[in-house]
Amino acid sequence: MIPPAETLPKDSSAPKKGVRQTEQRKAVFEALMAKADHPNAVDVFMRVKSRMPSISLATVYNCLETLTNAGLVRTVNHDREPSRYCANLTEHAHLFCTNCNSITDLPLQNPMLPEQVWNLPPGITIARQEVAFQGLCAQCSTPDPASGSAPSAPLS
Amino acid sequence: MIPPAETLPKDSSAPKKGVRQTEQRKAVFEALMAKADHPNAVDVFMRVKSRMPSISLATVYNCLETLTNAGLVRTVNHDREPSRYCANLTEHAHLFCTNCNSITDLPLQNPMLPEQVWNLPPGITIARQEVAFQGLCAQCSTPDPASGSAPSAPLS
DNA sequence: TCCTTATCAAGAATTATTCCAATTAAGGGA
DNA sequence: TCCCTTAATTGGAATAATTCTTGATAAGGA
Repeated sequence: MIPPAETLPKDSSAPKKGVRQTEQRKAVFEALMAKADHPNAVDVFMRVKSRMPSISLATVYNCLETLTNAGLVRTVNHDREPSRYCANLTEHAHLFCTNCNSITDLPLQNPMLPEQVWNLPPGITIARQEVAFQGLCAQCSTPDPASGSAPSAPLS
Repeated sequence: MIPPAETLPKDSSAPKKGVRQTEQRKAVFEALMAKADHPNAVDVFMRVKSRMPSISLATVYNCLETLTNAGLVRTVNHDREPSRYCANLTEHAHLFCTNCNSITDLPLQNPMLPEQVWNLPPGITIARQEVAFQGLCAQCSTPDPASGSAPSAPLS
């Protein structure tokens, strides 16, 4: 369920009455909530389409943008790969696994201001911070011996 | 001048003899060294073309990729904007100014270890860390009163 | 219920980047 | 120095993620 409009963050560019609740938006949002695996737009499209066959990819893009603008969804970009989406709104960093291409959310230990963590030059204004790691997720770091194989070659 | 091959980081996928020194690669590298303003591929193309009119955009892309693979250049991505390039190899974060679209390098003089700031689950392997901020650069944070105007509207 | 207006769907368009094939040139060896 | 092998360069075509366009549809307030 998409949170009601009154609870949404407001800004001058947002529609006065909040996000209009359409079946498509609900389905897209629920698809993101159902599996927190950072799907891209096509992934979301396929998941939603299995339940709502008439939905179009353009609509999925529209819904994802609307939800992102409303602050309900985060867009996650890595290099020039297709954007991926995440309904985890808590402050967290991302680990991009170079082996299996997964994204892991890494929660912040204790809320800290950027100025406390980084040695920032004076005079700048920081609105948002984004931290990304590259490496191996837990699964790829310690492959299951029973599976009989080392991590496969990284996706290039 | 591109550093000689012997000084380049080596890895199994790199050509044995290092990076072949072509006029185009030198020109692209020098364009990046000349102005540390994080140009994108088309910016670099235009700068180099003014001096070497025969160069093609495809070659600029090739050179940028070669230099990046050789570890001489860093690729900087922000959302889905065109990739930008940076010859500053010191460890630093980036500030993306939402007003003037500039990128500022922020040296991380006392970077905290990821484990101190992030709640890292056991078993993962971290190879690289990337920190990005969004906000206002020093110029846009404190506009020159003589210029007679507040920061203009952010590029959408 | 009706009306206004935002949203949807399908396909076309856009754009950053990569691919392709023919030509050119780097740089090691004779 | 000249030659030869091999990789790099070019220009144009191709690709792919995303956005745009237009007419049809539906949300939600009156």
